[in-house]
Amino acid sequence: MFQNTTCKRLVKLGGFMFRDKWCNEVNDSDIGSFIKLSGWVFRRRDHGGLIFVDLRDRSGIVQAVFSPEFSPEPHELAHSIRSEFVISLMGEVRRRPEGTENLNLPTGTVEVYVKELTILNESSVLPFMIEDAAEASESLRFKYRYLDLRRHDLQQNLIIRHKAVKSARDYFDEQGFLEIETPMLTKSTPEGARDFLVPSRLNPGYFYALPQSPQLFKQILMVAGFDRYFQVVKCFRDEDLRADRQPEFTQIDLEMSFVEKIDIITVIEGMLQKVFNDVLETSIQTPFPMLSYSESMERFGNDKPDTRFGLELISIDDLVRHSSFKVFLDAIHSGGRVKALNAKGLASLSRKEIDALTAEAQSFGAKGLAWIKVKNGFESPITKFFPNEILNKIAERFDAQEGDLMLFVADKEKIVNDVLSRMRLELGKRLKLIKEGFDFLWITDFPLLEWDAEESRFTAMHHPFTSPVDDDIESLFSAKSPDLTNPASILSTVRAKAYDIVLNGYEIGGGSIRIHRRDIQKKMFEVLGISDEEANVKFGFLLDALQYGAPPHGGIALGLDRLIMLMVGASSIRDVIAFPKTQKAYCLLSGAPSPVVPKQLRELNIKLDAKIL
RNA sequence: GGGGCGGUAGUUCAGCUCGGUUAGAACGCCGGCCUGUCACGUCGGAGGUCGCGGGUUCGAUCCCCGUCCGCCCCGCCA
Repeated sequence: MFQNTTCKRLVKLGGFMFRDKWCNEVNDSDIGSFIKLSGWVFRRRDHGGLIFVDLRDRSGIVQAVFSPEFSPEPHELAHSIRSEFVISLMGEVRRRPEGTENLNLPTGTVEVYVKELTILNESSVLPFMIEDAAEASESLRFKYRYLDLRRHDLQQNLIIRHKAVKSARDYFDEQGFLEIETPMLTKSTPEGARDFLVPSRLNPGYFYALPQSPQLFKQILMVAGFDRYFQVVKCFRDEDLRADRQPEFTQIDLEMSFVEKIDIITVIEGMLQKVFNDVLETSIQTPFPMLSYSESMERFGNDKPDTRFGLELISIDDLVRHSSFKVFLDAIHSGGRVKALNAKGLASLSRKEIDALTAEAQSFGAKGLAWIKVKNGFESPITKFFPNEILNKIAERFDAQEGDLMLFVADKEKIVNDVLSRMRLELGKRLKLIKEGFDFLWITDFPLLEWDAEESRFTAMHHPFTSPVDDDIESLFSAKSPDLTNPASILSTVRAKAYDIVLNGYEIGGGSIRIHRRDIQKKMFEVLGISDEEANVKFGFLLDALQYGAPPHGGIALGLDRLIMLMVGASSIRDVIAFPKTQKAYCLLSGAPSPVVPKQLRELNIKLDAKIL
């Protein structure tokens, strides 16, 4: 399970000054021979006479025995060693006496009788224990990340990350992709996330931006004819953090020429299949299911559904019309929706528990939560507004059995979907419906544009370089200036050649076929309210490139951190990143960000606002 | 910008409702004993700015206000 190829190389080189093998490699074939080992003292069991030390390196653990009869000097010295001392030893590998084997250790049939012991370095008493089982707060773990990273679980996570990246690189290489680096010091772009800025000393008052993604460069590589590009690349977005969001994160980024959506999808499915097979020895079924954006919204209430369980949203818009329940009728009459969930078996919930659910729904934005228990008929404060016939039809549509609890939300469509999708997840967890495994799916046919009510304009749902579907190009071009400021205009109907890949309810990647025609790209900027002048200043180099024989092209980027998080079963990407930042984007290990000396600021022509000094 | 939870021994936590004697436990740490342990055992011991500042009070870990830090979430994240 550990890096055997590397271990072999270590042995092949004839060992080193400090060791012949890694700890976990010591086995029956070494019995009778003397070997050198080095590592950390994991645990010491001092019996006064015999002393046992578990010697640890990244490969694992082997038991060292200090016996006064075998060798008095190291035995004496071993009294003084403590947890996490770095030691080097030479000794004889022996089979453990019968009955003392440790079946929990791969090296549990042997032990090393120590002839010579060197303490290479001592360790202060640790702020927390290295054992996986010993819990330590995350802030302490981050401050002493080098200790945290000595833990087996975290080491495994990073080993799996390494293996996954290696597997992906091998795959892309086999498929004819070239890994090409793109600049980290690049240009700020108006759309999208907030940029991290880097002041330019040589160009006073000017700034680079760290890339949010290599988007424009990889498109230009396509124009340059590289045809198949990929990169494992750091990206930066200066937005607030979450368990699955860090300000710097890694993408597996790719772009291909002469492709349509299905080509990209096939390539990614092949890659994931190989990676899961190589790294987890798990076979995943392809092709992945595909769901349109609108169907996903209708059935799950969001565009990244966790499809490991059902509990789908059910629309009762049509049935509600026959009721006299004002809350539902008002929602429908003002263009909203009434949708619901069947919480199987939850009719046993008390009024208080239902109130708690209601409060939860309200915290997600609902005005309230209506409910009907199926319990000796229908039990609910709202049954009186519904004819019996309609109640039965509702129950039928829900496949409601005795003991079920139906939960309803009526509001604007966006709120209904938002609230119910969150309730669905919450109930899925509570009812333990979520099965183990990896459920991939594609979400396709996204709208090209999204209405931004605050700015009264359309913004790109994916990004401004995403191609509309061929059938909708005409609609895009037909849009005149009043359509640009009307959320219900023809622009809202234009679909994009965009696709997201979802795993277990997490968006792990997204991409699109790009616009390769200059006229469409210019039109796209126009509908986004980006003037010709601004487009030229911000993206002129792309527009220029598009007029010199740009091939049709498209690509995708996968969020490596999220993918690995899901592969190792972690609950935060912080557990698959060697040096993560806190929610305030602070590095507790290094202390970044930090103030700089005035000279540095002067060189950069930067003056700080008096109120922060 | 907003909502929620947390901060007490080196660590993980209890104590806080209902303010009052010496602030406890486990693990870790230190010392003694221990030759087959592997979360060794056993006997003994040390260890506290109750995050920080202010207020109320005769008296604050406990109540109030502010603030800092960490986590979860909303907004934000093309």
